[in-house]
Amino acid sequence: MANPECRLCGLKSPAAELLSSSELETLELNCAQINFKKGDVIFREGTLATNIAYLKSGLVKVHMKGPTGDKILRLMKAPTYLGLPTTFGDKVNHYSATALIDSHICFISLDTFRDFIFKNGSFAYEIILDLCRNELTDYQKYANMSQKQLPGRLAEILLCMSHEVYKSNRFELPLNNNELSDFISTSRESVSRLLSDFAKEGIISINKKELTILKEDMLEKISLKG
Amino acid sequence: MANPECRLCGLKSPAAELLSSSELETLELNCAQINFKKGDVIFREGTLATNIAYLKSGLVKVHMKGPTGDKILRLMKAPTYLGLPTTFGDKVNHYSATALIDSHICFISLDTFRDFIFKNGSFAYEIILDLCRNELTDYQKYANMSQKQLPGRLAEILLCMSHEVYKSNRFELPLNNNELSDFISTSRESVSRLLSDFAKEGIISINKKELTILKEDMLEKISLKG
DNA sequence: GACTGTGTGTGACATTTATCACATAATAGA
DNA sequence: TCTATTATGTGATAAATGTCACACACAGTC
Repeated sequence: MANPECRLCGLKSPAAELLSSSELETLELNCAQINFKKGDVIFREGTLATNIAYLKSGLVKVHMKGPTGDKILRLMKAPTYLGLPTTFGDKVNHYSATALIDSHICFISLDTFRDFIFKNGSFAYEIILDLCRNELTDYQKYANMSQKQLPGRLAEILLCMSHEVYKSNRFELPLNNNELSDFISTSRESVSRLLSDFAKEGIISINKKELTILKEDMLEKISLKG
Repeated sequence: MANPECRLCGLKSPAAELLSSSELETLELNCAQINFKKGDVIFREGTLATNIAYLKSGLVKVHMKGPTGDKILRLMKAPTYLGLPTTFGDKVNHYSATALIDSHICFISLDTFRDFIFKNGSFAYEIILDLCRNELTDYQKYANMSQKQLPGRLAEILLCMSHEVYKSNRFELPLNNNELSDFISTSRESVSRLLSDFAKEGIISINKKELTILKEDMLEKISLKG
């Protein structure tokens, strides 16, 4: 746990940018930064939701237990709030968050955060915008994922990692085959086969964990046609 | 279009209950009630999002175009806001809303609504709670739907209609087979076969559009095991 | 270096589900 | 009532995917 310096923090959320300096002081007194290592659970489904979690740096998977096993709902890239809905929506967390790489999280007192919403309209509006935008992307992803077949689903998340997360055609895969299968709701074996297929066709290449997208247009096509 | 009487309205949202009487007057001046018949589109994907839509009475499907056809994202039962996220999150609607039965919608000026968020912390907080709770149920449904096979998915939405929407074991099916297939992402034929199967096994009975759940425990079991 | 646990690759087969083709039924207009 | 349109039921088949079985690779530990 570190002593946060919220006022000077260069990684403030868009909402926090709208806080007054006295509000930032309050924040600073009601906030604790904790560092998580790869694989560490940040908050867990079924436990009490006691604090707002702000992902200052790092990469996190949000996941929940489904009927047949774990389901990865989305990846969250810093900077972003993590699971506002599970903190406000119920006393108990409905899903878990786990660090995929070393990550820095600021835990903010729920009361403090709520107070900002009540007293600072701009802050509240920014939080609402954030929740709304998240729902839009979630719905989009949901509609896509539920209608596409496996190759399309896998292609989509590879492109998503490339475009949204790493902004590069070459990146370290943050998920193993098992997690990939939890993400696109299939079996580990199918993921393994599909990645091999993509590699055989020269669409991607994999070296250990490093994945390179060689034919992005092909991947786009696979993703689109389902 | 009718002259709304927001102050006296007995169907105010939890958020609107928190408005002062002068704010309610403002609301009244910036609000119009429009009645939609079954099948009418309330707002359409790809068009400008200009107003907040509040579903005062009725039942609505929220749906968007997916890679292979329409996808029903959720049913919305009055009273509730319809598509706050698509109104705030972007200038353009990312999904559509269509009335499944005759429905009354109040359209509220976006500026007025935004003003309430800025100036009335309780109102803003209530809106945030609503968005958060919606995300929780959406995620739950997403995790379930993506891991279950067809019988489980169909059983789940029948139970959902029975428990959440109609609060009865007997109800008029608001969706035809085609729409059911859009909801659970399958083909119309599979829905038809499955409903026949359920009926043959005495789990449900269907008379025209009226569906009766005869063996709820069986349906629960099918829904759970996937 | 041997040992152990975890992750991965791949074949054979079973199951689930989509697709196509068509018959029949229900409904809304003229 | 007749007709056009839309909705539904059902068989045959093909395609996609899960499951099981097992081999192998790799990393960390002793």
